[in-house]
Amino acid sequence: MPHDDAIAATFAPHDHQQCASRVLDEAATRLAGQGARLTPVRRRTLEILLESHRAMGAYEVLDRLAAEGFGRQPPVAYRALEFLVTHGLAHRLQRLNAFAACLHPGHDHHPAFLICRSCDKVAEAAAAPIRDALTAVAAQGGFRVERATVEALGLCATCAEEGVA
Amino acid sequence: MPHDDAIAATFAPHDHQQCASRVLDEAATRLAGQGARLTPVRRRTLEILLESHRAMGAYEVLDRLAAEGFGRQPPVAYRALEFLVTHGLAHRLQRLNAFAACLHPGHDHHPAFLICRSCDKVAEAAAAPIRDALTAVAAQGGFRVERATVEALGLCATCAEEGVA
DNA sequence: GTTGACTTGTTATGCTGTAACACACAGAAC
DNA sequence: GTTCTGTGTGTTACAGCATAACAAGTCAAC
Ligand SMILES: [Zn+2]
Ligand SMILES: [Zn+2]
Ligand SMILES: [Zn+2]
Ligand SMILES: [Zn+2]
Repeated sequence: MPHDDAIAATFAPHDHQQCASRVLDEAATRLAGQGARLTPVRRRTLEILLESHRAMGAYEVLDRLAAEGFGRQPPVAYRALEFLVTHGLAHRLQRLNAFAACLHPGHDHHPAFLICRSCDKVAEAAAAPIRDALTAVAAQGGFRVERATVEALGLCATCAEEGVA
Repeated sequence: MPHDDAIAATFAPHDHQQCASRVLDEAATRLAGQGARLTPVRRRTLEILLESHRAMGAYEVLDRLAAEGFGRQPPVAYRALEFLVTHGLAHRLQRLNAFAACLHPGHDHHPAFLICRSCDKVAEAAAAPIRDALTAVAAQGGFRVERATVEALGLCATCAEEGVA
Protein backbone atom coordinates (compact mmCIF):
# COMPACT_ATOMS: atom_id res chain seq x y z
CA MET A 1 0.00 0.00 0.00
CA PRO A 2 1.36 3.48 -0.80
CA HIS A 3 2.62 5.43 2.20
CA ASP A 4 0.89 8.63 3.10
CA ASP A 5 3.60 10.57 1.37
CA ALA A 6 3.98 8.34 -1.66
CA ILE A 7 1.76 10.79 -3.47
CA ALA A 8 3.85 13.82 -2.66
CA ALA A 9 6.99 11.85 -3.52
CA THR A 10 5.68 11.19 -6.99
CA PHE A 11 5.05 14.81 -7.84
CA ALA A 12 7.98 16.41 -6.03
CA PRO A 13 11.46 16.48 -7.53
CA HIS A 14 13.37 13.38 -6.48
CA ASP A 15 16.16 11.03 -7.45
CA HIS A 16 14.17 9.47 -10.21
CA GLN A 17 17.04 7.35 -11.47
CA GLN A 18 16.99 5.46 -8.22
CA CYS A 19 13.20 5.49 -8.11
CA ALA A 20 13.04 3.80 -11.51
CA SER A 21 15.75 1.24 -10.92
CA ARG A 22 14.23 0.22 -7.61
CA VAL A 23 10.92 -0.52 -9.34
CA LEU A 24 12.68 -2.36 -12.14
CA ASP A 25 14.48 -4.56 -9.63
CA GLU A 26 11.30 -5.29 -7.74
CA ALA A 27 9.61 -6.13 -11.02
CA ALA A 28 12.31 -8.56 -12.08
CA THR A 29 12.27 -10.27 -8.70
CA ARG A 30 8.54 -10.47 -8.67
CA LEU A 31 8.33 -11.98 -12.14
CA ALA A 32 11.02 -14.54 -11.39
CA GLY A 33 8.91 -15.72 -8.49
CA GLN A 34 5.96 -16.21 -10.81
CA GLY A 35 7.90 -17.98 -13.50
CA ALA A 36 7.08 -15.21 -15.97
CA ARG A 37 9.72 -13.93 -18.35
CA LEU A 38 10.86 -10.34 -18.49
CA THR A 39 11.99 -10.49 -22.12
CA PRO A 40 13.83 -7.64 -23.85
CA VAL A 41 10.73 -5.95 -25.32
CA ARG A 42 8.89 -6.23 -22.06
CA ARG A 43 11.79 -4.95 -20.02
CA ARG A 44 12.38 -2.08 -22.40
CA THR A 45 8.69 -1.21 -22.36
CA LEU A 46 8.74 -1.03 -18.61
CA GLU A 47 11.87 1.10 -18.69
CA ILE A 48 10.21 3.48 -21.10
CA LEU A 49 7.18 3.82 -18.86
CA LEU A 50 9.50 4.37 -15.92
CA GLU A 51 11.32 7.26 -17.54
CA SER A 52 8.78 9.63 -16.11
CA HIS A 53 5.77 9.52 -13.86
CA ARG A 54 3.50 10.32 -16.77
CA ALA A 55 1.17 7.94 -18.55
CA MET A 56 2.01 7.09 -22.15
CA GLY A 57 -0.18 6.05 -25.04
CA ALA A 58 0.49 2.70 -26.65
CA TYR A 59 1.57 4.33 -29.91
CA GLU A 60 3.99 6.61 -28.08
CA VAL A 61 5.58 3.53 -26.53
CA LEU A 62 5.53 1.81 -29.89
CA ASP A 63 7.44 4.64 -31.56
CA ARG A 64 10.13 4.32 -28.94
CA LEU A 65 10.35 0.56 -29.31
CA ALA A 66 10.46 0.77 -33.10
CA ALA A 67 13.24 3.35 -32.94
CA GLU A 68 15.26 0.88 -30.88
CA GLY A 69 14.93 -1.98 -33.30
CA PHE A 70 11.86 -3.77 -32.01
CA GLY A 71 8.79 -4.34 -34.14
CA ARG A 72 6.91 -1.34 -35.40
CA GLN A 73 3.38 -2.69 -35.49
CA PRO A 74 0.78 -1.92 -32.81
CA PRO A 75 0.51 -5.44 -31.37
CA VAL A 76 4.15 -5.28 -30.31
CA ALA A 77 3.39 -2.47 -27.90
CA TYR A 78 -0.04 -3.66 -26.88
CA ARG A 79 1.24 -7.12 -26.04
CA ALA A 80 4.09 -5.88 -23.94
CA LEU A 81 1.80 -3.44 -22.14
CA GLU A 82 -0.84 -6.08 -21.58
CA PHE A 83 1.80 -8.36 -20.09
CA LEU A 84 2.92 -5.66 -17.69
CA VAL A 85 -0.63 -4.86 -16.67
CA THR A 86 -1.50 -8.51 -16.17
CA HIS A 87 1.50 -9.01 -13.94
CA GLY A 88 0.84 -5.91 -11.90
CA LEU A 89 3.79 -3.92 -13.23
CA ALA A 90 1.78 -1.27 -15.03
CA HIS A 91 -1.66 0.25 -14.92
CA ARG A 92 -4.04 1.36 -17.60
CA LEU A 93 -5.68 4.75 -17.24
CA GLN A 94 -9.14 4.74 -18.74
CA ARG A 95 -9.51 8.49 -18.92
CA LEU A 96 -6.32 8.87 -20.87
CA ASN A 97 -6.23 5.70 -22.95
CA ALA A 98 -2.74 5.39 -21.63
CA PHE A 99 -0.44 3.30 -19.47
CA ALA A 100 1.76 4.06 -16.49
CA ALA A 101 4.32 1.97 -14.64
CA CYS A 102 3.18 0.70 -11.26
CA LEU A 103 5.37 2.24 -8.57
CA HIS A 104 4.83 -0.37 -5.92
CA PRO A 105 4.36 -3.65 -7.68
CA GLY A 106 2.92 -6.37 -5.54
CA HIS A 107 0.94 -4.17 -3.22
CA ASP A 108 -2.41 -2.67 -4.12
CA HIS A 109 -3.11 -3.63 -7.67
CA HIS A 110 -6.18 -1.49 -8.10
CA PRO A 111 -5.20 1.85 -6.69
CA ALA A 112 -6.92 5.18 -7.20
CA PHE A 113 -5.10 7.44 -9.62
CA LEU A 114 -4.36 11.10 -9.17
CA ILE A 115 -3.62 12.82 -12.45
CA CYS A 116 -2.19 16.33 -12.38
CA ARG A 117 -3.68 18.41 -15.18
CA SER A 118 -0.68 20.68 -15.20
CA CYS A 119 2.39 18.42 -15.14
CA ASP A 120 0.56 15.28 -16.34
CA LYS A 121 2.20 13.13 -13.71
CA VAL A 122 0.21 10.26 -12.26
CA ALA A 123 0.31 9.10 -8.65
CA GLU A 124 -1.23 6.06 -7.06
CA ALA A 125 -3.26 6.54 -3.92
CA ALA A 126 -4.49 3.97 -1.43
CA ALA A 127 -7.80 2.79 -2.80
CA ALA A 128 -9.02 0.97 0.27
CA PRO A 129 -10.93 3.83 1.94
CA ILE A 130 -12.45 4.82 -1.38
CA ARG A 131 -13.37 1.30 -2.29
CA ASP A 132 -14.96 0.91 1.13
CA ALA A 133 -17.14 3.96 0.58
CA LEU A 134 -18.10 2.77 -2.88
CA THR A 135 -18.86 -0.74 -1.69
CA ALA A 136 -21.05 0.62 1.08
CA VAL A 137 -23.05 2.88 -1.21
CA ALA A 138 -23.47 0.09 -3.73
CA ALA A 139 -24.48 -2.43 -1.08
CA GLN A 140 -27.41 -0.23 -0.10
CA GLY A 141 -28.73 -0.82 -3.58
CA GLY A 142 -27.93 -4.52 -3.53
CA PHE A 143 -25.02 -4.13 -5.93
CA ARG A 144 -21.83 -6.12 -5.38
CA VAL A 145 -18.74 -4.26 -6.52
CA GLU A 146 -16.07 -6.46 -8.07
CA ARG A 147 -13.71 -4.02 -9.69
CA ALA A 148 -13.58 -0.26 -9.45
CA THR A 149 -11.99 2.39 -11.60
CA VAL A 150 -11.12 5.52 -9.66
CA GLU A 151 -9.30 8.28 -11.47
CA ALA A 152 -9.09 11.83 -10.23
CA LEU A 153 -8.03 14.83 -12.23
CA GLY A 154 -6.68 17.79 -10.33
CA LEU A 155 -3.63 19.72 -9.31
CA CYS A 156 -0.59 18.38 -7.49
CA ALA A 157 1.11 20.19 -4.63
CA THR A 158 4.20 20.98 -6.67
CA CYS A 159 2.25 22.63 -9.47
CA ALA A 160 0.03 24.46 -6.99
CA GLU A 161 3.11 25.89 -5.26
CA GLU A 162 4.42 27.07 -8.59
CA GLY A 163 1.31 29.18 -8.93
CA VAL A 164 -0.63 27.15 -11.46
CA ALA A 165 -4.29 27.99 -11.13
CA MET B 1 -28.98 13.15 -5.23
CA PRO B 2 -30.09 9.56 -5.92
CA HIS B 3 -32.20 8.01 -3.17
CA ASP B 4 -30.85 5.03 -1.34
CA ASP B 5 -33.01 2.78 -3.46
CA ALA B 6 -32.49 4.50 -6.78
CA ILE B 7 -29.88 1.86 -7.50
CA ALA B 8 -32.19 -1.06 -6.89
CA ALA B 9 -34.91 0.69 -8.89
CA THR B 10 -32.64 0.86 -11.91
CA PHE B 11 -31.86 -2.84 -11.97
CA ALA B 12 -35.21 -4.23 -10.87
CA PRO B 13 -38.09 -4.61 -13.32
CA HIS B 14 -40.18 -1.45 -13.33
CA ASP B 15 -42.51 0.65 -15.44
CA HIS B 16 -39.77 1.85 -17.69
CA GLN B 17 -42.10 3.67 -20.03
CA GLN B 18 -42.97 6.00 -17.23
CA CYS B 19 -39.39 6.08 -16.01
CA ALA B 20 -38.22 7.29 -19.42
CA SER B 21 -40.93 9.83 -20.03
CA ARG B 22 -40.43 11.35 -16.61
CA VAL B 23 -36.76 11.92 -17.40
CA LEU B 24 -37.60 13.29 -20.82
CA ASP B 25 -40.01 15.78 -19.30
CA GLU B 26 -37.51 16.87 -16.69
CA ALA B 27 -34.93 17.27 -19.42
CA ALA B 28 -37.17 19.45 -21.56
CA THR B 29 -38.09 21.64 -18.61
CA ARG B 30 -34.52 21.94 -17.52
CA LEU B 31 -33.29 22.94 -20.96
CA ALA B 32 -36.03 25.49 -21.43
CA GLY B 33 -34.85 27.14 -18.23
CA GLN B 34 -31.34 27.38 -19.64
CA GLY B 35 -32.38 28.69 -23.02
CA ALA B 36 -30.93 25.61 -24.69
CA ARG B 37 -32.79 23.93 -27.55
CA LEU B 38 -33.87 20.31 -27.49
CA THR B 39 -33.88 19.90 -31.26
CA PRO B 40 -35.19 16.77 -33.01
CA VAL B 41 -31.82 14.98 -33.25
CA ARG B 42 -30.99 15.81 -29.67
CA ARG B 43 -34.38 14.76 -28.40
CA ARG B 44 -34.29 11.54 -30.38
CA THR B 45 -30.78 10.79 -29.14
CA LEU B 46 -31.94 11.17 -25.57
CA GLU B 47 -34.95 8.95 -26.26
CA ILE B 48 -32.70 6.28 -27.70
CA LEU B 49 -30.46 6.37 -24.64
CA LEU B 50 -33.55 6.19 -22.47
CA GLU B 51 -34.87 3.05 -24.10
CA SER B 52 -32.90 0.97 -21.65
CA HIS B 53 -30.67 1.50 -18.68
CA ARG B 54 -27.68 0.34 -20.67
CA ALA B 55 -24.89 2.51 -21.99
CA MET B 56 -24.60 2.81 -25.76
CA GLY B 57 -21.64 3.48 -27.99
CA ALA B 58 -21.75 6.55 -30.21
CA TYR B 59 -21.85 4.43 -33.34
CA GLU B 60 -24.71 2.36 -32.01
CA VAL B 61 -26.66 5.58 -31.46
CA LEU B 62 -25.60 6.79 -34.87
CA ASP B 63 -26.97 3.69 -36.59
CA ARG B 64 -30.31 4.31 -34.95
CA LEU B 65 -30.36 7.97 -35.93
CA ALA B 66 -29.35 7.21 -39.50
CA ALA B 67 -32.09 4.60 -39.79
CA GLU B 68 -34.57 7.26 -38.81
CA GLY B 69 -33.53 9.77 -41.41
CA PHE B 70 -30.95 11.80 -39.55
CA GLY B 71 -27.37 12.15 -40.75
CA ARG B 72 -25.26 9.03 -40.94
CA GLN B 73 -21.84 10.48 -40.19
CA PRO B 74 -20.12 10.21 -36.79
CA PRO B 75 -20.24 13.91 -35.88
CA VAL B 76 -24.04 13.77 -35.92
CA ALA B 77 -24.07 11.37 -33.00
CA TYR B 78 -21.07 12.82 -31.21
CA ARG B 79 -22.49 16.32 -31.31
CA ALA B 80 -25.87 15.31 -29.97
CA LEU B 81 -24.23 13.23 -27.25
CA GLU B 82 -21.84 16.01 -26.33
CA PHE B 83 -24.77 18.39 -26.02
CA LEU B 84 -26.59 16.02 -23.70
CA VAL B 85 -23.51 15.47 -21.56
CA THR B 86 -22.76 19.20 -21.37
CA HIS B 87 -26.29 19.92 -20.23
CA GLY B 88 -26.30 17.16 -17.65
CA LEU B 89 -28.75 14.93 -19.47
CA ALA B 90 -26.35 12.11 -20.19
CA HIS B 91 -23.10 10.71 -18.87
CA ARG B 92 -20.08 9.30 -20.54
CA LEU B 93 -18.68 6.04 -19.22
CA GLN B 94 -14.92 5.91 -19.64
CA ARG B 95 -14.58 2.19 -19.14
CA LEU B 96 -17.07 1.45 -21.86
CA ASN B 97 -16.49 4.29 -24.31
CA ALA B 98 -20.22 4.69 -24.14
CA PHE B 99 -23.01 7.01 -23.06
CA ALA B 100 -26.00 6.62 -20.79
CA ALA B 101 -28.95 8.89 -20.08
CA CYS B 102 -28.82 10.65 -16.74
CA LEU B 103 -31.71 9.47 -14.62
CA HIS B 104 -31.92 12.45 -12.33
CA PRO B 105 -30.91 15.44 -14.35
CA GLY B 106 -30.15 18.47 -12.28
CA HIS B 107 -28.95 16.69 -9.19
CA ASP B 108 -25.50 15.17 -8.88
CA HIS B 109 -23.78 15.58 -12.19
CA HIS B 110 -20.75 13.53 -11.37
CA PRO B 111 -22.15 10.38 -9.83
CA ALA B 112 -20.41 7.07 -9.34
CA PHE B 113 -21.50 4.43 -11.81
CA LEU B 114 -22.40 0.85 -11.06
CA ILE B 115 -22.19 -1.34 -14.13
CA CYS B 116 -23.64 -4.83 -13.96
CA ARG B 117 -21.44 -7.26 -15.86
CA SER B 118 -24.36 -9.59 -16.43
CA CYS B 119 -27.27 -7.42 -17.60
CA ASP B 120 -25.12 -4.45 -18.66
CA LYS B 121 -27.39 -1.97 -16.97
CA VAL B 122 -25.85 1.12 -15.43
CA ALA B 123 -26.98 2.80 -12.21
CA GLU B 124 -25.91 6.07 -10.71
CA ALA B 125 -24.88 6.10 -7.07
CA ALA B 126 -24.36 9.03 -4.76
CA ALA B 127 -20.79 10.08 -5.26
CA ALA B 128 -20.45 12.36 -2.26
CA PRO B 129 -19.14 9.81 0.28
CA ILE B 130 -16.77 8.38 -2.28
CA ARG B 131 -15.54 11.74 -3.39
CA ASP B 132 -14.97 12.68 0.23
CA ALA B 133 -12.82 9.61 0.79
CA LEU B 134 -10.88 10.30 -2.38
CA THR B 135 -10.40 13.96 -1.55
CA ALA B 136 -9.14 13.07 1.91
CA VAL B 137 -6.62 10.54 0.64
CA ALA B 138 -5.42 12.94 -2.03
CA ALA B 139 -5.15 15.84 0.40
CA GLN B 140 -2.67 13.87 2.50
CA GLY B 141 -0.41 13.98 -0.51
CA GLY B 142 -1.10 17.62 -1.24
CA PHE B 143 -3.20 16.83 -4.29
CA ARG B 144 -6.36 18.82 -4.95
CA VAL B 145 -9.03 16.74 -6.67
CA GLU B 146 -11.10 18.63 -9.22
CA ARG B 147 -12.97 15.94 -11.09
CA ALA B 148 -13.24 12.26 -10.36
CA THR B 149 -14.21 9.29 -12.45
CA VAL B 150 -15.67 6.47 -10.38
CA GLU B 151 -16.96 3.43 -12.23
CA ALA B 152 -17.59 0.08 -10.59
CA LEU B 153 -18.06 -3.21 -12.36
CA GLY B 154 -19.97 -5.90 -10.52
CA LEU B 155 -23.22 -7.72 -10.14
CA CYS B 156 -26.62 -6.20 -9.50
CA ALA B 157 -29.12 -7.62 -7.01
CA THR B 158 -31.50 -8.76 -9.72
CA CYS B 159 -28.85 -10.75 -11.57
CA ALA B 160 -27.48 -12.15 -8.31
CA GLU B 161 -30.94 -13.40 -7.35
CA GLU B 162 -31.24 -15.07 -10.70
CA GLY B 163 -28.22 -17.13 -9.80
CA VAL B 164 -25.62 -15.45 -11.96
CA ALA B 165 -22.20 -16.18 -10.50
C1' DG C 1 16.14 -33.96 -32.68
C1' DT C 2 11.30 -33.52 -32.24
C1' DT C 3 7.41 -31.70 -29.72
C1' DG C 4 4.84 -28.18 -27.75
C1' DA C 5 4.32 -23.82 -25.22
C1' DC C 6 5.43 -19.25 -25.70
C1' DT C 7 7.13 -15.06 -27.81
C1' DT C 8 7.66 -11.79 -31.42
C1' DG C 9 6.92 -10.13 -35.76
C1' DT C 10 3.85 -9.22 -39.73
C1' DT C 11 -0.61 -7.70 -42.51
C1' DA C 12 -5.02 -6.27 -42.35
C1' DT C 13 -8.95 -4.46 -40.26
C1' DG C 14 -12.20 -2.53 -36.93
C1' DC C 15 -13.70 0.72 -33.48
C1' DT C 16 -13.55 5.47 -31.50
C1' DG C 17 -13.28 10.37 -32.08
C1' DT C 18 -12.39 15.04 -34.45
C1' DA C 19 -11.15 18.82 -37.87
C1' DA C 20 -12.80 21.48 -41.51
C1' DC C 21 -16.04 22.90 -44.54
C1' DA C 22 -20.95 23.83 -46.78
C1' DC C 23 -25.49 24.76 -46.21
C1' DA C 24 -30.00 25.69 -43.89
C1' DC C 25 -32.52 28.35 -40.92
C1' DA C 26 -34.06 31.48 -37.12
C1' DG C 27 -34.11 35.80 -35.03
C1' DA C 28 -32.11 40.55 -34.69
C1' DA C 29 -30.73 44.88 -37.18
C1' DC C 30 -31.60 47.79 -40.50
C1' DG D 1 -38.51 42.68 -46.46
C1' DT D 2 -33.67 42.24 -46.82
C1' DT D 3 -29.30 41.55 -44.65
C1' DC D 4 -26.56 40.04 -41.06
C1' DT D 5 -25.24 36.77 -37.55
C1' DG D 6 -25.26 32.85 -34.78
C1' DT D 7 -26.50 28.18 -34.20
C1' DG D 8 -27.47 23.76 -35.85
C1' DT D 9 -27.00 19.96 -39.18
C1' DG D 10 -25.00 17.55 -42.67
C1' DT D 11 -20.91 16.22 -45.36
C1' DT D 12 -15.82 14.48 -46.38
C1' DA D 13 -11.68 13.30 -44.76
C1' DC D 14 -8.68 11.98 -41.38
C1' DA D 15 -6.50 10.93 -36.75
C1' DG D 16 -5.97 7.88 -32.86
C1' DC D 17 -6.83 3.55 -30.37
C1' DA D 18 -7.07 -1.53 -30.41
C1' DT D 19 -7.38 -6.34 -32.02
C1' DA D 20 -7.83 -10.62 -35.15
C1' DA D 21 -5.30 -13.86 -37.73
C1' DC D 22 -1.30 -15.69 -39.40
C1' DA D 23 3.97 -16.85 -39.88
C1' DA D 24 8.23 -17.65 -37.99
C1' DG D 25 11.73 -17.97 -34.21
C1' DT D 26 13.11 -19.65 -29.47
C1' DC D 27 13.80 -22.85 -26.01
C1' DA D 28 13.07 -26.34 -22.46
C1' DA D 29 11.30 -31.13 -22.02
C1' DC D 30 11.13 -35.35 -23.66
ZN1 LIG E 1 10.33 8.77 -9.64
ZN1 LIG F 1 1.58 18.71 -11.29
ZN1 LIG G 1 -36.27 2.71 -16.16
ZN1 LIG H 1 -27.58 -7.18 -13.63
